[in-house]
Formats: sequence, C-alpha cells, structure tokens
Amino acid sequence: MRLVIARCSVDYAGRLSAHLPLATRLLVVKADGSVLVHSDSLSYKPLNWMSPPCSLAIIEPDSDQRDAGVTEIWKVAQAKTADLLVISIHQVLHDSRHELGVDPGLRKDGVEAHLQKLLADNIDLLGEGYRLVRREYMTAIGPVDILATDAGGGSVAIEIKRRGDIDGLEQLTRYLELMNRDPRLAPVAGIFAAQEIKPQARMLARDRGIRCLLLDYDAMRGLDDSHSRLF
Amino acid sequence: MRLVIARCSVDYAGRLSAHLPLATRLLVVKADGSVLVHSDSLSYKPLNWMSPPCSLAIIEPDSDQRDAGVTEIWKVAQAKTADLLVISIHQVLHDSRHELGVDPGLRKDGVEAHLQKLLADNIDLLGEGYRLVRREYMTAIGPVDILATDAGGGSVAIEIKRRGDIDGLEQLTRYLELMNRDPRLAPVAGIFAAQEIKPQARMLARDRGIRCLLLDYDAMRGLDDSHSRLF
DNA sequence: GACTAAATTTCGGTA
DNA sequence: TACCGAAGTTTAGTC
Repeated sequence: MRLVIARCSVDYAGRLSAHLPLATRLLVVKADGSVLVHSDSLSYKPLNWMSPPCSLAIIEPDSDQRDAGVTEIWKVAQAKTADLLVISIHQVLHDSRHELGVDPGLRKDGVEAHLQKLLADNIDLLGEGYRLVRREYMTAIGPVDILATDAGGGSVAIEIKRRGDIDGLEQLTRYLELMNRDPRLAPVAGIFAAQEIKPQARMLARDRGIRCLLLDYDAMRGLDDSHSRLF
Repeated sequence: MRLVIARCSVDYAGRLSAHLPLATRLLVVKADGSVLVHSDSLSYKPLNWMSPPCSLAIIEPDSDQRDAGVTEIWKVAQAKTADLLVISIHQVLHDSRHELGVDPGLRKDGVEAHLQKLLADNIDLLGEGYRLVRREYMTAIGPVDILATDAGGGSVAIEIKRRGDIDGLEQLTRYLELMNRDPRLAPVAGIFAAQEIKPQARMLARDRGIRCLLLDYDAMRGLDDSHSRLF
C-alpha cells in the first residue's frame, strides 16, 4: 500500500464525468492496483476512486501542464471498462509505502438473515397457534423469507426487512399474488415484519390487507440464549 | 488527518456486530473525527469505519490485554447512536499527521439526468409523432421523468433508468395508476426506458402492457453536439 | 425534518 | 457467470 498526501486536481471519465479542483488530498494506492482519493472529511466514501482491476501509469506533464504547476500525472485505467481517472499532482507532501499482507476478512452478525432466524425460532411472536413451515420458501420469482401457518391452518407468507419501506411491501405483494394462484396454498395471508416500518408502507399494507409487525431485535436476541455478545 | 499503519484487531457493535482478526491495516482519522479501517485490497469501502459525529478516545490496555500483546486501545463512539468501534492495537508501524484544509468539493455530470435530457431532446427516439410535454412532470407521489404525447395525442409517461430492474418498473406502475385516475390525462400509456433492462423487469412490463425501450447512451450522446468531452 | 430515489452504488449468494 | 436482493448501505434532493 502506498500513501501519498498531495496537492492535486482530479478528473474522472467513465460512467459519469467528475472533476475535483486543486486541493490537498490523501491518495491511497492499494496492492490490487485500486486507487482512492480521500478528503479530510465525509468519511467512508472516497471523493473519487478506481476499482480493480486497473493499472496505474505515472507520466510526465507536457510543457503547458508544467507551466500550470503540475509535477506529475497519474493515469489510472480500468482494465475492463473504459473508465479513466487522471490525477494531476502539483506538490507531494508525503509519500510512503507499507507491506500489509492479506487481510483475514470480516465476520458479521446481526443482519437481516439473523432477524429471519430469530423470528423463525420464535414464530409465536406472530400470535397464538402459528407454526413455521419453512424459511426461504422458494417460489418462481424468488424465496419468501418465512412461510408459516396460522391457528386456523391457513398459509401465511412473511417478508422480513430491517427497514420496512414501500419496496419491501411491493416485494411481498408480488409473492402473495403468485402464491395465491397456487391452489395448494391459497388463500395466503401476508405479514410485513420489520424493525421499523415507514408510514407510507404501513398505509399501503393496510390498503392491501397485509398485516404489519414490528420486530424488537434486542428483545428477540434476549429470547435466543444461544447468542453470545461481544461486549 | 492522521494516518496509522498498525497490526490490530477490530470490533464493531452497533447496527450489527462485526469482528476483524489481528492483521496489519491502515487506520485513517479524519479532521471531522471519523475513523476508517482499510485493508490492502477491496477498494472503495473500508473494512470498518465510524461516521461523524463521533469521538475517539485512546485508552491504556488492562493487564490481560497487555499480556495478549495490546499496546493501546482506540474507542470510537458515535455521538447520536450507541455504535461503538474498538480498535486493539498491537504494533504501530507508521504514524503521521497532515493538514489538508477544506476540500472545494466534487463536480459531477451525467448518468440518469443526462440520459433524461438526451431523450427529451431526441423525443422522436420513441417513435413517429411523439412530442415532449415536459420533463419532471409532478404528480402527488413524485415526478415522472418525462411526460409526452404519442402520434394519436394520447399521454405517455416515461420512466428512465440506467439499469432497469423491477423496482423501477414498480415505480412507473405507481405513477401510471395515479395518473390514470386523472380524467384530463387518462388514458396514460407507459414506457420503461433504460440502458439495460433485466429479464424479470421486461417480463413484468409485458404483463402490464408497459413498453420497454433500450437506450444507447453513446449513440444518444453522439446526437447531442452540445456535449463536450473531457478527454 | 421526513421521505423518496439514485449510486461510478458495492457486495454476497445462488441457480 | 448472470441475476437478484441486502447494505452498519450512503447521499442527495424535494416536499
């Protein structure tokens, strides 16, 4: 990994065109060839970047560019697409290289898959008499998160989201439409379960006879004694 | 901005839990207090991070941690949420600070807005006799990208996407449903225009009587002689 | 401030 | 490999 702090301007041409005026920025060149341009604020996302696979060529400025104060030019080209990132460097304030080695990678826990498992394990959160049929019930247009039966034995399709907005409800609606054409399942009721449900989605659900269920992640996690906390 | 290369392990607890085993990584502390943890590959996205506003406290390891080889611990806490990022540092290989100043910011140009303008300027791409009514035609639930009339004078609502998937088609469907309730507009036909249309979206469009139109960005850009290229 | 739609989305899983 | 859906999505714009 190479770290450079430099006064530079940046031009990107590819899926969009973008320009960064002259300023001091952090340039990161990673081992896989990718390049990141970071400012001193607005975390997480670089101002500009090039994804691997790509190649970096450092070229000499022509006389016009040299007169404008450019000391070197980095051309970063994407291998597959025609994307091009051009960094015009006016002054290098820091330049260092470091051997980092391969990263063992990230372990995650607590995403939507976890919500799904917790609800499946505590299916009675839906109400009296509910029974789990199966998770990830496959349909022609994709898997329904949970298929269950209610106290009367009727089918219930459950769509789980961390944040319940209109898109998620449309998704559940498509599943319900399809499943209700299957005489072995029909009629199928719908439940839209999420940690947070937007008012618009709630209204649309009401309109379509779909029940909304708020999930309390921490409470569900408390029910699951197999869960171990990090802190 | 502070740049640190260190052997460290990382734990994050917040909207999810995540753990990074001991390895050498780049730590970036920005002026706004945000912290980024980068590996030497997988560009663009940090392995882990904390968004501003947040506070960084560097604390001494307890005796157990010291025995495990930890020399210092960074606790990064989010000001609003309860998110916590803990970086256990075993060895610092590089540490430098730099003054970058405020970044003048990014200028962007292109993508969907450009596609929309190009199609509006070349409305005959839709077919013989089409006329532009207006771009960004407002409805109660948001703006339709383009409203036009066909050769017979009938209204046509056009939704433009770079990548046409089901979500975009649902969006157009909602607009059409609403607009067809307006007697001054009804009947309103729909056109789903995109550089690329996914098979599932195409099928659903066919099912709903919505026409699909593939947009050739480069060809349209060629029609627009006012466009200036950067390179 | 809330909500909606876009993103150079990126990233992971599965058929 | 293509396609689909999630993301600690983030970010920008509008009402």
